[in-house]
Amino acid sequence: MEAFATRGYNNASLAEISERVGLTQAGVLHYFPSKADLLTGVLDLRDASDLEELGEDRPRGTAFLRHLVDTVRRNTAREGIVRLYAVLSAESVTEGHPAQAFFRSRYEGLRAMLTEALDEARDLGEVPGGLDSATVAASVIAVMDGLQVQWLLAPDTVDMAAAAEQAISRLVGVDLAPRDAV
Amino acid sequence: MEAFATRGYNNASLAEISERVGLTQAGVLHYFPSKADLLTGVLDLRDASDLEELGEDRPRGTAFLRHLVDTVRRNTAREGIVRLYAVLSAESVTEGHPAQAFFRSRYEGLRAMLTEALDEARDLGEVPGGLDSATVAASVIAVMDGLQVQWLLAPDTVDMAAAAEQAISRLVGVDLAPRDAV
DNA sequence: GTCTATATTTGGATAGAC
DNA sequence: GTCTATCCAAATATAGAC
Repeated sequence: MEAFATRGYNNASLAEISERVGLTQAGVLHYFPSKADLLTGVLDLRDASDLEELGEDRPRGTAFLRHLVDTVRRNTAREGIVRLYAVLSAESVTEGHPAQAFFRSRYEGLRAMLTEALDEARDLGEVPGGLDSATVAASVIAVMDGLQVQWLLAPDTVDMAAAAEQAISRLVGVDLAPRDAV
Repeated sequence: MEAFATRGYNNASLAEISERVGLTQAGVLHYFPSKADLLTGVLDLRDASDLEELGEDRPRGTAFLRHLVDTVRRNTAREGIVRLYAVLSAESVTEGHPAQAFFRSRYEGLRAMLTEALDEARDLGEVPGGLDSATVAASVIAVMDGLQVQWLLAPDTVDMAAAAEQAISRLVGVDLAPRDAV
């Protein structure tokens, strides 16, 4: 994970990875027949957004959006995993990249989940109606991704968590700021 | 440009590039002493967003935002350049990447330009006040970037232009849809 | 200005011993 | 399950002729 996050897929080497895990190159390739297999193995390991692991009993409606915002805030302290997904998702659009299928279906899944949550929120009357859930879903995911890159390049200038909270709030039309307990 | 866009920096090879331009490898390295120099040369050539080239007589206030939206729409027909910047901007956050300085300053410049335009729009009364221009600026750039990746992976599913127009409109609090001439 | 030739390093992967 | 040894291909870069 660290190697792919720090150097990207192409520039990370089995030599470095092997050394880090205390094996020889052949030792690593005993478990993962190829470098591409190793990458997909790493990607399948877990999901940066903490979303896939929620399963079917995920929060509904705006509660789900709030969970999103919380995840962004938490990610501020997990630069490594942010870097991993930021680098690899973009790298995956290159020709023949081994993570292409992974990210294609990941985005598809994220959009579907978010679209559903937005529909729930509308049905619950939590957010104003009249907007296309699927389009908003894509935009919400997009801001989070885009802010990650800017934050990685300038962590002291870009307040990723604050910007994400504000942006998502405005995109869906509801204030998602965590209310203080009185 | 095409090589870096299609394969990313690390995976693009001087061999392929040389062949494409009809030179030998040594021939290419005669003009650009190293691969890294070639990359920065390509990046300096022009800017995907068409923004830097606007100079000081750029449109003011919401007119500038409209220009942004138009650019996104135009980019729908320029997959190559979209891919170039999407791939390289993310790749640039990896350790020692030769385009890191370029993208750091590019984002800084874009945020500054957009922040200024948002302040103008507020002073002109074109958009509601009370929002932090710098934060909104970062988010606007972020949606555009994020939508590009999703669009590249699923061009038939993601309507980049429509989503960007809607998202930016909501982020700044004004309808940016191009009005039809009557 | 462009080439050939080559140095040098590094990459991923395989065979087979232990 | 892990290693040594090795293969082979490909990479960037340099030297120097033309």
